[in-house]
Amino acid sequence: MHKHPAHGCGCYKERQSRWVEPSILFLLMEKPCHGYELMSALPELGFINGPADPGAVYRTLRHLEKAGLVASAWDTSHPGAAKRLYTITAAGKRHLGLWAESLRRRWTNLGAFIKKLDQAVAQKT
Amino acid sequence: MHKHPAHGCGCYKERQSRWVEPSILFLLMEKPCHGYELMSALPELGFINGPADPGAVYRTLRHLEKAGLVASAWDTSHPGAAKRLYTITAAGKRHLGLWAESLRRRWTNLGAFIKKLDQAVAQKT
DNA sequence: TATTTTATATGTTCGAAACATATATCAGTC
DNA sequence: GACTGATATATGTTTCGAACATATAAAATA
Repeated sequence: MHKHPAHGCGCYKERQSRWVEPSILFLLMEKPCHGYELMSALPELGFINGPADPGAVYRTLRHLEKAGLVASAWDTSHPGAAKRLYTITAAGKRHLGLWAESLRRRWTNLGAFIKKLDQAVAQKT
Repeated sequence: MHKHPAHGCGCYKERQSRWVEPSILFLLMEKPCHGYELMSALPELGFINGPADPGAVYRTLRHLEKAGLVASAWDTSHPGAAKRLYTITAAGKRHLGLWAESLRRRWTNLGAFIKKLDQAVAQKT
């Protein structure tokens, strides 16, 4: 049993759910990136506190590529370690639209629940 | 590989994250309940579509009880199958307050991300 | 009597984040 | 020239907790 980082209690950590995939698709919608660039941009989206996990990024990229939602090419134009440049595909853009819809539902449901919570907590104080 | 129920695509199902525990604590805040009652009330909170999973409910109740957040007593006053009546404890109420805080952060972050998503999607249409 | 509803409980699988480790190139510095 | 740290990519393993499946039994109802 670990500590819930937000609750500071003995209960489980609060894990996020499906944030890596939509985050990466969003960043690639703005412009093509390589993995390391995505890693440094991810924390600014507000889902994590510390630095992003390379494992999450590169594995998700491979998954997305296998699904045809992003495409990659080795970038050898620059000196230094070889970079793989990822681009979002048309299918990826459509997919991000679906994500936007389902995330919005999630957000609405969560908002309704929080409202109920607030009322309940306020009532019993 | 299964179908994402919302996306209708080949990608993974979108699983929820930590909704059972706060939901149950909330319902017990309103009034003491037994497990079966909670099961039928859960779908109304908007996190699931179909009926609630008994496994999720009873296991969470046991977990919460072990953590001292709820207390239970066998209810033999009524005829019929024996029911275990669950009550939220003072610690449970405090805990629900923490949940409210962290869920609100989640909601705010998600809202900000969705806004960015909308802009990106609108821009590239 | 047979089926459904009420009621509780455990066993197993699975998705995806979290955590850990490995490898190689290049830039700067001591 | 050796050492350190940033850049860059990749895989291995653990963990959490929802999702799915199954088991049991008493009572209500058809």
